[in-house]
Amino acid sequence: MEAKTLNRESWLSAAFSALAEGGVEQVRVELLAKRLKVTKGSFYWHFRDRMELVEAMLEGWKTGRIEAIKAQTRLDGRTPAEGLRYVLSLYGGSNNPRGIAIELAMRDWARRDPRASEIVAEVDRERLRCVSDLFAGLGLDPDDAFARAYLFYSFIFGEGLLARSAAPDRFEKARDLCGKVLVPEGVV
Amino acid sequence: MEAKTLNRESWLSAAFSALAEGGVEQVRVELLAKRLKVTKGSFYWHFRDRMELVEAMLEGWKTGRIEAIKAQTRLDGRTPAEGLRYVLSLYGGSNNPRGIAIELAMRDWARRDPRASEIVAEVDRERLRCVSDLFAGLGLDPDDAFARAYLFYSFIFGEGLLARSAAPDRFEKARDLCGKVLVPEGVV
DNA sequence: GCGAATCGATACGCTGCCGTATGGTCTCCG
DNA sequence: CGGAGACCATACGGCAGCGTATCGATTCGC
Repeated sequence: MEAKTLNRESWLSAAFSALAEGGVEQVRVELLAKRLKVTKGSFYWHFRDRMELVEAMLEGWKTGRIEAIKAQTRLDGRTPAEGLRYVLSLYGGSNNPRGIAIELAMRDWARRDPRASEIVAEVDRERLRCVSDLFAGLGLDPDDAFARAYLFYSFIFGEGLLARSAAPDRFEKARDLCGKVLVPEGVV
Repeated sequence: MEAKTLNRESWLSAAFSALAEGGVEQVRVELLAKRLKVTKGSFYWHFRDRMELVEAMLEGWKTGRIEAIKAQTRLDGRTPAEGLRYVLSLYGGSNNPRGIAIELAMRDWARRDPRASEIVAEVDRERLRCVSDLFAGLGLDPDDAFARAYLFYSFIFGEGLLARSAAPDRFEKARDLCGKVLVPEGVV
């Protein structure tokens, strides 16, 4: 397990951790080096410069997320409604805090970097398409399905932004009720 | 209009602009000084250090936002539903991009700074309370009203995060449909 | 009109980060 | 065994940002 020598993946993994914790600004080669207990001599062996690392992060995130959403919305025996609730459970709640953190950091990054913005747009397009299909499977016409998907994803990301101050049971209950509104039972 | 001498407000205003454009990391005294066409000698006259500026930003934002939400949800003759649609129109859409940008930057900041997190939590608490009241005015019981407010605000902030790639009319239509789902017509 | 307060310029030291250059230490292979 | 290549350490130059110190310049009270 403990490889005695680092590779590109080691640096990428550390970079995503730094991204999750502190945003793009915190993925700095000397900080990553300290975290990996090496010096930056190692980094500049595996990468040409910081730019190359950052670009690799974008590409890796994009392909990973697109694969993920496709797998998550592929209903093998599940009903569309079950599929939607499943996706909601993956992102929502306090499961997968790292995933949420990366997601939010990525979007904050995209707000100022056109390259990141482009990547996020591609991923979002794919996600909206996949989730729209699930809603369409519920019997909604295309426009309604898309609107539902739009609401669905806005809620998921927005939830990560909302400060959850105390009263966790209250938010828990609210989240459940939101789920019922987001993926309607008695369609159409 | 053009004051020949700067004051704390001038620096705060510039700081919020920098925050909106590039996040907290971009509110740096030398950058602000360049923007204000002065040197940082001026800054250190009005503020003890960068920390004091940042603290002033937090306080100013907090009181300003709390006042704003109270005013925006005070229905003078409006029905609760109208009030909700009004609030939605204020944040949603592409009106007020600066406000949205500050909002998102603030939340990204809150993700790593406990002080900012606390401030955002206070503002969110107040907002959820105000909007919950509007939903309650629609005839919903407290739990449902809170859940609706939770959904409402999650959507508003999440919408700002979602990449809007081309096809603006499609998103426009989706947003309208979302509005109908968020603030129900035929209650309860 | 003059001293004092207000406001800002200039110049300095320090730190953290990027990127380069060069050398050292393993390991593998012939 | 010995050379080559993979991997990392060390050391350096450069830049940007923070904060301090000191010195104008303008304005206001008296």
